[in-house]
Parts: sequence; structure tokens; C-alpha cells
Amino acid sequence: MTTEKRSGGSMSEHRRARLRLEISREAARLFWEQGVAGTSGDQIAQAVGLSTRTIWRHFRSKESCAEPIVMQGVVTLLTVLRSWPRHRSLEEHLDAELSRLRTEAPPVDLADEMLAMKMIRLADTEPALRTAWLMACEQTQQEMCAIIAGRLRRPADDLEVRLHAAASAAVIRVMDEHIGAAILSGADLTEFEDVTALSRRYARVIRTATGGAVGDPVD
Amino acid sequence: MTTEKRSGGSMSEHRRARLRLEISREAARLFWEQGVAGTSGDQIAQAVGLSTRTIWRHFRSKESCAEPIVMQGVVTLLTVLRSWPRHRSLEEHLDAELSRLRTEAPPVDLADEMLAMKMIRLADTEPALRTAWLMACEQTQQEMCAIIAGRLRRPADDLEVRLHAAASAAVIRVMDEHIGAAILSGADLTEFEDVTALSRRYARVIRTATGGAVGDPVD
DNA sequence: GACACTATGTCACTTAGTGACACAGCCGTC
DNA sequence: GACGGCTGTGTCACTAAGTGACATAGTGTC
Repeated sequence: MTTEKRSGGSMSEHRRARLRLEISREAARLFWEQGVAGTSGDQIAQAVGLSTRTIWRHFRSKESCAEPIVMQGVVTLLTVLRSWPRHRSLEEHLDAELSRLRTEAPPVDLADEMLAMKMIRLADTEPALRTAWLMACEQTQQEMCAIIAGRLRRPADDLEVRLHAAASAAVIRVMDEHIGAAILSGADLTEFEDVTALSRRYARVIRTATGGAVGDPVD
Repeated sequence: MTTEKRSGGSMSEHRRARLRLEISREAARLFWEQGVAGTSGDQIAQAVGLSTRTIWRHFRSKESCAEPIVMQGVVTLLTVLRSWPRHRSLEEHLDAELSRLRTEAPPVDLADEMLAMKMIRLADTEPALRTAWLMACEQTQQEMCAIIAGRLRRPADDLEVRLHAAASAAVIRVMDEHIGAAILSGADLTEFEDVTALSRRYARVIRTATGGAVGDPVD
């Protein structure tokens, strides 16, 4: 129960994020079970035990209820990338951090990850949901800007940095869609369980997408 | 007045696309002048001289009214890329085709291009519009899949192809945003008027984003 | 224990979007 | 050129997404 009342403003922030995630979980479950069009705001509210009005206080639209859970699907990788030290290669860092997370407490629930994959899958057929996934990718791109800017010792709004970040985010997205689709199709997960191999794959596509500018140790 | 009654089905298709574009023009103009929230379906309908019901027959939502005009912003490049012959380098092809289009009839109106840029700019602040822009980028990515698959003589759903396509589409998007923002800010357009230099820039970023796999002549 | 503040509930209301049906134009057939 | 089918549009009633305004319950501060 660490104090949440940080800094004068509102005591929420963290609390608010958790509530949004909780709503998002229920919404995503309903979207998956009965489709987006087949799910009403009232149903979501009832499922999470709040009034409909409160749902609209936390989300600007029905579809955006899916955003937090979709975002959860990318936080792990982003968290790991944020702590990428300059002296390490991308492969090394991903491998070390991802296997550490696999044994210690992982930052996100496995059920949430599955829900996120389901939403990404649904985005294929439900144009309303596509936005949520594309927003998450957008988020990835923003973060990549910061990360790459740091590595290259350039400003985050530098054109070169933005190009590398966009390309990286794009290939990460394709990999996520690829892996997500495979898992949902019930393919053998063994292909993705080898953290070292997976790290190398991610590192390789990012290296390629940035023309080799991102991946090696710097300094 | 070439016959439009192609193939038993409906005689529209082309006609329908033109109507959608016309509606999109008015919608985009209104969105720019008074914001998305400040523009009602009725207003769009009135501006284009149709009943509101008919607007919803052609567009699934208010925001999607912006899609055709935004899509117009990327068709030129895509049209050029579709005709990229195997024996030519990307630089050569872009330069030749873009300068040809500049003298001969360009495929899209300049006013439409400006409207498209304005919508992309609006997408920054209006989350509802972001979808339209992201959908256009998605479209670019799909097309890039086909183009790159053809070049690499691989299936379009090949993972490698999709990675290259996604990275290409992403950097094209950044370039478009960069140039669009510059033009709307009233920067000196001279920087973008040199077709040869522009072609080289686009070719360079695509080469980089694909790790050099796309750009050279093949065969 | 009174005060301030924020989150939530309730209810009336606006507006995006759909369904159903009627009508007008356009086409091919006889 | 009257007939019947087909397609696009208008009209109107209706559903549901989303907002504004106000009352109230929780929660921390003094």
C-alpha cells in the first residue's frame, strides 16, 4: 500500500490506469465473445460493475475501451528496450532481460497477453478495433524515437531518428501480428519459447529495418 | 463517356468512388474549417447536396468521410511504384515517373493534395481522424507487399516480404508527414520541388529500411 | 467532526448511424 | 412505347453512443 497521493494534483493517475485496464479486460472479453457491434456500452458497464456514464468518463468511445489491453501487449518489449544500456548489443540485452522476466514476475498477466492477441486478431475484421492496435503501434514508435535518439545522441525529433523509429516499430508490429496469429491458430508454441532465438529474431529485424544503425553497442 | 456498365453487376464502382471522393472533399473542408466535432453529418450532406441518409450509405462513420481524400495523398506514389520495372533502380524509376507526371496530367488535383495534408495535420490533434491516415498507411503497406513480393519473387504473405513492406510503408509515412508539415507551415517549397533530389531521398530511406533488399535492379 | 475534493450515479438530451419502405430514373424486352 | 426489374436516393421512425448538469458518496486534511 505505497502512498498513491503523489504530488498535490489528483491522487489517481495510477489508480485511474488500473481501473481503465480493468474495464478494458471486460470489454475485450465481450468484444471477442460477441463482436464489437454486438456489445453495448451498458453491457460493458454491467460486466465491470459500474454505471454506463462512468465508462464514458474513462473512455471516449466504445472501441477505445480495447486500447489499454492492447497496449499491455507491447509494454513488455518497450519496458525492456527502455533499459537498454549503451554498451550492450540488442541481442544480448533482449535475451538477458526477457529470460530474467520469464523467471521473475513478468510485468503483465498471461491472460492479458492472450486478450491482447485476440484484439489484434479481431482488428483484422473489425475496422473499429484497428485503431486501438494502430495506436499501440504509434506508442511503440514514439518510445522507439526516444530510445534511438538516446543511442544515437541526437534529438528525438530528428528526421533520421524518426525514420529508424518508424521502421523499427513497423517490423515489431509485423512480428507481433505474426506470432499472435500463430499462437491463436494453436500452432506449437515451442517455436516461440526459446527466448534466445526470439531475441535474435527481433534484434535481426530491427537491425535490418534501420540499415544497421540500431543494434550494436555504442560508445 | 466511356461505358461504365462493366460486367453485369452494378454499373457503379467507378461512379461510386467518384461520389465518395466528392463527399470526402466537402467533409475534409468542413473538418479543417470547424473541426471534426464541430461538423455534423447533416452539414456534410447539405454541403454536397445529398440527404444525410445517403452519406451514411457511402460512409460507415463521420470520420471515415475523410478517408478517400487522405488516400488520394498516397495514390501518386503508389501508382508510380506499381509500375516499377525489374530492370530499373528505384531512384531512376521514381525520378523518371515523377517528373513525367509533373509535366503531363498529374493523377490527382493539387487542391486535393493540400486537403490531404491538412487532414494528416488534423490527425495529430483529432484522434478520430488518425484512423483515416493510418488506414491510408495500411493501404500503402499492402501495396508494398505486392510490389516487393514481385521484386523478390516471393509470395506476398511471406514474412520477409511483409517486414520489408512494413518498414518501407513506415518510412514513407514519416517522409509524408515531414513534408506535409513543412508545406503547411509555409516553409519554402523549393526544397521539395527538385524531383530528382526528392526521388533520391525516398529511394534512400526505402533502401535503408529494407536493409538494402529493395532498391536495386533485379534480374 | 467539519471541510474540500474527486469519483461516481442519475437523468435528460443530442446526434451518429440503421432499418424499412416508397419513389424515381435507367435499362433491356417484347 | 408500355412493362418489369434493378439501383440509388429520400423520408421517417428508431436504436445506441456519448455529453451536460446536478446530486451524492468516499476519502483525505485540518
